[in-house]
Amino acid sequence: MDLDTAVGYVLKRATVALRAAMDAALREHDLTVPQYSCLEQLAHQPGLTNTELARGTFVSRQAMHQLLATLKSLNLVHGDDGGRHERFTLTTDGARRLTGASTAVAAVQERMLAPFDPEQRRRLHADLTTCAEALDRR
Amino acid sequence: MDLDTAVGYVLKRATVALRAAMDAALREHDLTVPQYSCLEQLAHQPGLTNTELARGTFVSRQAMHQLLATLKSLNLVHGDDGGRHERFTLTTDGARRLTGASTAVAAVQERMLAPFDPEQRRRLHADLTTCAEALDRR
DNA sequence: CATCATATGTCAAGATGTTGACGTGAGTCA
DNA sequence: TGACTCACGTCAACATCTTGACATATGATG
Repeated sequence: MDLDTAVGYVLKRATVALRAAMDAALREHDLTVPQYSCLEQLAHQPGLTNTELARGTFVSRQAMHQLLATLKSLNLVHGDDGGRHERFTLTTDGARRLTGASTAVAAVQERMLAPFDPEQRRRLHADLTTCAEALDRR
Repeated sequence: MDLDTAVGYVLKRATVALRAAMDAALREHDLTVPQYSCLEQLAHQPGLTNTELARGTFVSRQAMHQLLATLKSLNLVHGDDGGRHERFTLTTDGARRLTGASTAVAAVQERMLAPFDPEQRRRLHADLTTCAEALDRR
């Protein structure tokens, strides 16, 4: 009934609040949230392609395309330029910028999760994953 | 440590999945998600103003402004036009459109929450609210 | 009462993301 | 091998949202 729609509502509310907090934290590092997300992915999985990064950042290929163009012009990422299917990696500048930004983001998320103990955090993580998978099915 | 960033990640993932599913469901009713959200709010609280609707829909006043202009031109909402601080209500057409859209959205969210029993749903709702409030504080 | 701060409605401009479309390379199957 | 399908990279057009700015109304403060 009303609770059903309310779950979608608070999901949106939490996401907006997290987005705003991350934006504020990353502004001091001159990074946007999608840019940070892209760098973070490349740190964990070097050699990803444009499309793979787009999937992980939840944006379109086209958006990631010009996002990568910006990051390349800033010397934060580097493409191996193997013709098509170019694979990207962090530059040393990119890795340095990421470390600062990553701790700032970690602080934001620690603030979000402060009311929860480790077990509750694991449960919340699992529940949200379950929600996403239930929607992606079919 | 990695789990902290992962909670933000799955939060985003669930939101994107929900948004896509709602978009698909609402397309058959010729409504966008912000439009539906606006109508739903007016159904629960008639007489809200532009800014109040913007807050509840998590968009800027300006975005809600032109969103309301569209809904007015479609005869789905009606403003009492009391000069400034115009207050909006649903038209009969708007109420009719909303009932169909509302059941479609309820079906989507039921699909998302299918793996959970009522108590788990309540807990998820409470946890997400806690997250948002923890971030909004300060 | 006068003044200042705050919140709102609204216009204009800019940024960012999405959809659509096209060309190309890789893998599949007859 | 050749045709077909599909995914990827990329360009252009479009839509949407945000930021900035300004005028006005509301409320608090001295």
